[in-house]
Amino acid sequence: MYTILKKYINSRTQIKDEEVELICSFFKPLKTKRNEILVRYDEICQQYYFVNKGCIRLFTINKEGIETSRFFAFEGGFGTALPSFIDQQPTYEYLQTIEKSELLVISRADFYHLVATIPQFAMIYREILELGFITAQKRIYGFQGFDALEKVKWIIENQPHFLLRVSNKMAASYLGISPSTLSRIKSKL
Amino acid sequence: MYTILKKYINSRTQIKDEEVELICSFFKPLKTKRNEILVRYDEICQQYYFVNKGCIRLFTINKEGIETSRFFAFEGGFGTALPSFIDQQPTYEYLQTIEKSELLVISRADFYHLVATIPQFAMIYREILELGFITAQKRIYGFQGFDALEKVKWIIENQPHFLLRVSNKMAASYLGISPSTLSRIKSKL
DNA sequence: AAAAAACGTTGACATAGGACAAGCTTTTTC
DNA sequence: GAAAAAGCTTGTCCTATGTCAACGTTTTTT
Repeated sequence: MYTILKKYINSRTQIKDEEVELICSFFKPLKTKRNEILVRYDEICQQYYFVNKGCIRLFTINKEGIETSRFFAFEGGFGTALPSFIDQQPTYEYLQTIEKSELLVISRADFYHLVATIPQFAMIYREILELGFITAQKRIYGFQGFDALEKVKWIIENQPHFLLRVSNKMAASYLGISPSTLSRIKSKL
Repeated sequence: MYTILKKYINSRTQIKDEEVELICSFFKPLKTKRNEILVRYDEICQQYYFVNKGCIRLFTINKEGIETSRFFAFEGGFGTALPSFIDQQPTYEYLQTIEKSELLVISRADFYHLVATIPQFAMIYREILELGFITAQKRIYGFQGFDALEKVKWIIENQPHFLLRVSNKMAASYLGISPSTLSRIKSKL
C-alpha cells in the first residue's frame, strides 16, 4: 500500500527509514469509485491526497454549466485543492477521482506538522510547490496565444499520456477548447 | 534603501533584527532604466529581484514575434524567471524593468543559502511559492473559457491597478487578447 | 524644439472555433 | 443482456475576436 509513496519520498531526499515510516503513518488509505467527489465547491480543503492508483481531477463549473479542468494527478502524484488547502478559503472547485482509485490521505494538520518537524518533508513540499508553480507557468505560456492545434501539440509534447488517459471531454476542458474542436483536430493527427 | 524589504520580511514572520540585517546584507541595490533587459531568452537565471521602485515584467516572444507577458512585479514584490532560477534551465523568456526602477538583487547561491540557514527565510520563500502557485491557478481559471470582456473585468477585480499601471499593449499581452480588442472593451467601460 | 518612432483608437473585413444537432458507439445501470 | 445514458464525431451555421490599415497622440531621440 505504501510502497509507491515510500519510493516517492526516497527518490527525492536522503531520509532515514524510521522517518519515512513516521511520515507514512499519517497517511490513511482511501478507496474511491469512478467519478466520486472528494471535495465540493463550497468546502474548505482539509486533506492532501497521494494517488496510489487511479486518477484525481480538479475542476470547476461556471455559471453556464461549463466545466474547466485545472489539474490532474495520476499514479505516484500528489494533488489537492491547494489554494484552499493553503488559505482555508472555500475551494470554488471540485476534486474528484475520475476512475476507481486508491488514495493515501493526510490531514492538513498532520501535513503541516510534518512540514514543521521533518526538514526533508518540508523540502519535498517545497519541491512540490516549485514544480506546481513551474507547471502552471508553462501552462500559461503554453496556452496564451496558441490556437487549438498548437495547444493539442503542446499537450502531446508535454504530457504524452494525457490524451490517452482522460476522456475527450475532460481533455478539451483542460485545454480550453470545445470537445468538437479537439475531436476534429485529433482526426487530422 | 532597505526599508521596504525589511517591512516585507517583518510583516511575514517573527524574526530578530540581526537576522533581518543579515538577510538584507545579501541584497545588492541595482538601478535600471526603462525597458532595460535583466535576463535574456537563452540565459540561465542566477538572481532573485526585489522591486523597491518601478516594475519588472516577464515576457516571451514567439516565432511570429508576438509578445506574451506572464508576470509583473511592482513595488514591494519579488520576481524572477523562477522556473529557470529553480531548475537552471534557459529561461526561454525575458525579464525587464518596464520603468526606471530600483531593485534589490540577491544571487541564487546566497538565496538558497538563506533558505537553508534561516528558517524564517525558508518560510517566506515557501509563502512566495504558495502565493505564486495560487496566483497562477487563479489566472488559469480566470482565463479559461472567459471571453475578452470577462478577462478585463477579472483583471480589474483581481488587480485593480494593473490597467492603470501598464501599457495597453502589455496588458493585452498579459490577458491574451489583442490590443485592439482591449482598447475597444475599455472604451465601453 | 523638431523629427521620428512608438502607441492607442477605431473602422472594415476575415476566420477560427464555438454552439447546436444528428447519428453512431461505448459505457453504465438494472 | 436490454435499455438508458453518456460520450464521440461530424455537419452547418454564426459570432467574437483577430488582422490590417489609417489616423491622431504621446513619447523618445537628437
